[in-house]
Order: sequence, then structure tokens, then C-alpha cells
Amino acid sequence: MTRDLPRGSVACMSQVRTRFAPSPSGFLHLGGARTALFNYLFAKRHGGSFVLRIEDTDRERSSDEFVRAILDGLQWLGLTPDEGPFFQSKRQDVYDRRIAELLEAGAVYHCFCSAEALDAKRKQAQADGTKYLYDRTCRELGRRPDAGESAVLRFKMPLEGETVVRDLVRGDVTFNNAELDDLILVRSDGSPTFHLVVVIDDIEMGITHILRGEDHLTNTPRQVRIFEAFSVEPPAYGHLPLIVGQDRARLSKRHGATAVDAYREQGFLPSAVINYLARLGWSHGDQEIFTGQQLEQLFDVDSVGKSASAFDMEKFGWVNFEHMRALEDAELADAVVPYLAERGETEQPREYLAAAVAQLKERAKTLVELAESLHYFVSDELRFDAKAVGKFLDDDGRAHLQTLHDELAQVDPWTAEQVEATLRVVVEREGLKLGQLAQPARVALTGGTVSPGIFELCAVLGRERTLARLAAAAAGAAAA
RNA sequence: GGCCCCUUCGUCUAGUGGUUAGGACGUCGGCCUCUCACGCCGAAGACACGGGUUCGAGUCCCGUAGGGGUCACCA
Repeated sequence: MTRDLPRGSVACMSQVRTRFAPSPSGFLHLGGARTALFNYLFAKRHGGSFVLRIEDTDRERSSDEFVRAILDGLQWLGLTPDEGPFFQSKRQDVYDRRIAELLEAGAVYHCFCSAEALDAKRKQAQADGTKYLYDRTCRELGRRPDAGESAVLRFKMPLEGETVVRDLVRGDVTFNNAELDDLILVRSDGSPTFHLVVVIDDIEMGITHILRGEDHLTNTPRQVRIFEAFSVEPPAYGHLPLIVGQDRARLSKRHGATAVDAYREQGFLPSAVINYLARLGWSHGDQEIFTGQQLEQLFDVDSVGKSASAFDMEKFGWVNFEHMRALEDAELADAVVPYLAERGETEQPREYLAAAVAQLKERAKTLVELAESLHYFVSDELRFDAKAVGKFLDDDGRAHLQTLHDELAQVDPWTAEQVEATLRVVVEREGLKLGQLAQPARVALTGGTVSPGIFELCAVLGRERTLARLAAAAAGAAAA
């Protein structure tokens, strides 16, 4: 009805421009991050531009703190805008100009109804169980406010007919115009509202495609009409399914962390967050793991699903695991450094840390877990597990450790292979099973019963640490 | 409540009229093994329901149910 330009033929469009337009009234949460991601990917995929716009027209709720949090979050995720951030609070002159246009064209009218009166009508309708729509008492008044009189500007919505939203993910969605009421576009203090600034900025910034949450779907027919009032063809819209919690309710604080920053704290890699978010509502055959670069090449709006998807921490953890082990040891070592510092561990040579990380990376789902499991590699103050000590560092165990210590002291060069050969010799000679020697040694070296293979463990720890810990355990140091 | 959207294993999903309905996470069992992991092998597990259309429906149409979104001088 409103648009009959062919849409969807993305390739023909001269220049794709998408945008992410958060309002700084909260931190960057997963839903917002995914919206930003899809717009980013869509732009990259089509060689276009990704614009960042901060919608801070509501001065009451906006804060610099949230602006910074959103910017930080996007930066951490690597969703760098090609243009922006633009702040709507600094664009009043642009809006004033456009408001004048609307007035000129007779697309809006002054409304003198007080907020209190409207509120009362709304409550009344609610009490009667009927739908509330602004009753348009001022629509035909045709007068301007007198000096000192306050008024808002409302949009003249068509009274009949319908508006069709041609949605990239849902197809055509038809709305009855009688359901749309005359929106307030300019507040009595002269500031523009959401619907107006969105449309003006999307026009001014040349936005061609808008991917946003499904919660905006009912806003779209209204905005489409505003575009029409400006005689501008609206951009193509795609309404993304919402992310919900395990209980199918909208994702909220109840479902754990919401700000993306919380996932950084929990030890998730940004590439894993990107990967997981991309797969929530979008798919590419059977592929689960994607690099950012792959996503930029493969993302397409046709493969975006229609139904809400539930956030699943288990799978998210697995995705993070996959991304962690895809990293080079040295990269992973660098990534875990801040988490070690957080735990008060002392700094280690990068090479040593990389070797230790190589042993542990298939045993941790997050950087936090990795840092935790790194303890016995980076500290000599072992935390002994009493149960393990009791079980393996008994008289027999300690005696075996002393023997092992003495044999290991002869090993040269100090390699996993040499250590293994030595252990096997001792096992053979003493008539033990490997476990009878390896387990006490593991407790002596790590404080517990869980670790990488004993030979590799010794090799990475090095001769000095290994011998010292074995000697200490043999002497009964752990028992205390 | 009005309007709008959605509905394949517990979860993320593949599927575009003909498939033993595939994969992944998770779960369970086994193998590997010096512990824990990783890896490998295997198992259980889904088309919300009811009508059509069709030789044949997860796929198309209608309805029902369930879930969700939205109804501000917020965005």
C-alpha cells in the first residue's frame, strides 16, 4: 500500500547502510548486542556502512554512564561503527528544520489536550475494557498556540485504509490504519519524540536497511507513514525474533547476567559471544562454529528465523570452549592474563604461561575457569585437597615419591618423554601400577587429583619445581 | 482486552510436497586412560492440535490452542 518499490534485491542497491540506535538508558545487553551484530554483519556482507546513533532524546533516562557502557561493549565485541556515534541530543537544529517541513505540509497539527486529561481518558477506557486511542479532538481545530500556551504536535495518521510493512524476515504484515492513532511527534517543550527523530535520522543518514527487535514491529507502520509525509521511500525493515530465557519469558536480569560486560567478567571471548549470538536466530546449514570473518561473508537475512530463541548457557559455554581452543597458545595466554591478575596470581613469562595453557585449554570452558586451573602452574603455594592428601600421600605414597624424586633428579634432558621413561622404570622396578605412582605425584605437584597427564605436567612445570614439590610431599609437608 | 507476530527433539536449528525428519548443545551408555578433560562410538529424544487441498503434507490453506510483542508528551 505504502511502498511498491521492489525490495529484497539488495545487490542492486547502490550502497547499503545499516544502523544500531540504542537509547542510553541501560547497559548493552545481549538483545541489543545481537541487533548491533546483525546490522553490522549485514552491512559488511554487502560492502556497506554500519552507523551508530545514540538515541538520547529522553534526557530523564539517558546517562553518560550508559553511553560509555554501550560504546565499551561494542568495542569489546569488535562491532566498530563506520560512522558515528551520532547523538540525537545534539541534532535539535536538524529536527527543527524537519518539523517546520511537516507543519508546512500540514502533516501535523497542534494539540492542546493536557497530559492529565489524556491520562484520565486512558484510564477510563481501561476501566471500560475498551481500546484507548487519542480521540483526535484537536485534529480539526486548525489553530496555533497563543503566546504562553503549550501544545504538542501530533501526526495526522490516515483515518482509513491499511499500511503494509514489507518485512525482510516475516514477509508482508498488514495493519489497519484505524488502529494507529495520531502520535505525538513534538512535545510541549519543543523536543521531538522517538518516532520523529528515528525517521528523520534514518532519512538524514541514508539508512537503507533496518534490522531491529520484534518489539518494534508495531512501531513500523507508524514510522512508514511518517516517511511518507516526508515524501521519502522508507528503508527495508527486518524484525528480529526476541531472545528469551529458559522460561520463554523475555530475557531479563532473572536469567543471569544481562550486560555483555558480565560475560567478559565470566571469562567469555568476544568472538564466542559473537558466534553464539549469531547462531541465536540465524543459521548456515549445520555449521556451529564461525569466526567473525566467516560471519561477515556468510550472513544473510534470508536465513534469519522467525521465532524467539531461548538463551542457553550450556551451549554458550561450549561455543566459548571451542573458541578458546581455536586460539594459539600464546594468544590464549595473553587472554587469560587479566583473569590471573584478578585472582592475585603473580606474573609469569609468556612462554611458560603458553605452555601451561596448552595443557589446560581443553579442560576449561571459560577464561575464569582457565585462570583458576592455572593456579599450581603459576604459584608455589599449592592448595592441597585434604581428601586427596589422605588418600595418596600416605606412607607408601610418600615413599614412592621419594624414589621418584631421586630418579627424576637424574633426568636430562627434561622432557615429557624422559619423564615418562623414568616413571615407567620406577613402576616396573617397584612392581606398581602407573596409577599408584602417578596419583601421589599428581597430588604432590598440583595439590589435587585433577590435572593434565603427569608426564606433560612435569615437563611444563620444569625440573626445579617438580623436584621441589616431590621432595616436599615426600617429607610430609602436605600433611600439615 | 484490541491489534500484530510466532509454533520441528529439553535448547539452538536443518528442512521450501515424496527424507528411516538431519546436525549441534545437553543427557545417558561404552571405548580410550595415570586423574580430569579432549576424542571416538552408540542411545533416548521433535513436526502443538483439528480440519481441509493433494496420489502424497513438517512443508500449502482454514480454524483452535499455547507462547510472545505492543497499545506513553519512553525508546
